[in-house]
Amino acid sequence: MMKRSNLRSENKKNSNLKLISSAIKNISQKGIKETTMHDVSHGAGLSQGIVNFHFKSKEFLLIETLKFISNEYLETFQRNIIKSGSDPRKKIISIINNDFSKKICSQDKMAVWFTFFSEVKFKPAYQQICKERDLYYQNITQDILRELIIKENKNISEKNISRGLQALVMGLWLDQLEDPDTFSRKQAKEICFDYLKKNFPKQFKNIL
Amino acid sequence: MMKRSNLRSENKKNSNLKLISSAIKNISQKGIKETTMHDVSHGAGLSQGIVNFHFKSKEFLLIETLKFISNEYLETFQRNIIKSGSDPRKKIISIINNDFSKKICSQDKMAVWFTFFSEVKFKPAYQQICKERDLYYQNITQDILRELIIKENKNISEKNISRGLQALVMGLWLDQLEDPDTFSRKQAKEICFDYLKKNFPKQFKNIL
DNA sequence: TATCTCTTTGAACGCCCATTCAACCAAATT
DNA sequence: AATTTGGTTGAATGGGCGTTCAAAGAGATA
Repeated sequence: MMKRSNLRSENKKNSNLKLISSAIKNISQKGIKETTMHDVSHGAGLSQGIVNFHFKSKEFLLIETLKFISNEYLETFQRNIIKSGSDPRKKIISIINNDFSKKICSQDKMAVWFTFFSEVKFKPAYQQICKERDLYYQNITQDILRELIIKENKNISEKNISRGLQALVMGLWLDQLEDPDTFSRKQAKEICFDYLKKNFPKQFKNIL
Repeated sequence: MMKRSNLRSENKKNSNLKLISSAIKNISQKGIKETTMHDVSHGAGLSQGIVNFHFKSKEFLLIETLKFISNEYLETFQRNIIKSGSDPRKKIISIINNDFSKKICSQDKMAVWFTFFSEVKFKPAYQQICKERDLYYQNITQDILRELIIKENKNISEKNISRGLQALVMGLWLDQLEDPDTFSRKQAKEICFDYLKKNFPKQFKNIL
């Protein structure tokens, strides 16, 4: 195994990161198409041709940017679930708290997220990344909901609930984009918790 | 009042409509930025410079296109509510049926809708159109929900319910975009009706 | 220190596309 | 029939932007 030289590979990683950060910032302010290579490279304190050197093309920079955001989401998602132990109630609450945390549910992140989202239909590469993230979220959420349904001992459709909850979260995220003034993260959480309370009255009556 | 000449103004209206239709079709397949003026004009059976003649610029064509879709939605929305009389239960059911009707909730329409939506943050003109539509929807829905809350005679937050329902609808629309294969309009309706049933058990128990 | 390799620079290139406009055509008006 | 008004055409224009690349700079290697 060759030992990687230090300064250089660090600098390279650094540049990559700076470029992706700059891309996120620019995209959140202007959208994908009006973000130019010049914007990205200069926003990162570097010069014109550099993106093509590191990422080959604008398209690949965008793909890496989407991956970055997706991973960032999944990491805090996972970490929060692990932290909340084995109680399915606590797990689902931590998911919602995470979805509407300051870090995840910021205007910038949401703007970038939905900007990519709107291109999913035309770009297979984007679709794959988004679908993977969604599947992960869905599987875990569905498992938790299954536990809750069993404990609640009521006839509830697992698929409908999990799809509904995910749609609710997405819809509220969108809300924040379209209407940042009247949106509040607190209200969004309330709405989601209410959804749980109504579906699992026994388990959440005294908790939320 | 001068009487408008017939053939000419008809043709003009026709051309405008053909251009907007072509824009919708192209946008639903490729997105806004990769839809060129050439695509639009030739898709309408006309030639290059025509869009600039009728709409002044690409940007104005897009604004008119968004208005067109927004109006189309609002028209069927209104018509359905009027048809369903004065029973708030019937009214809210008709709203959901409309939201997930074949005409409104088609892949193409949703694709166009969210393509514009993702630009709302950067384009004040788009924002205004979307916000107007939303406000209209919100006000009417909120009134209906208020009636239901009073009849249900339970302590329910009007704002949370109406925001939640709207978010749920939006989220399900998005679902169809991202995952058209597993999405079904029937399931989407079920999920929404379930939301109502859980919040207004007395009134919807025997109806849905 | 000298050489080699990797990274950065920024001017130059070329494509794509919205817009313009002179010429043309068809409908209305006289 | 002659003239005016309004709609359509499509080649030409020009600007913006992604990409290329020769030259230079900076780290590693010997």
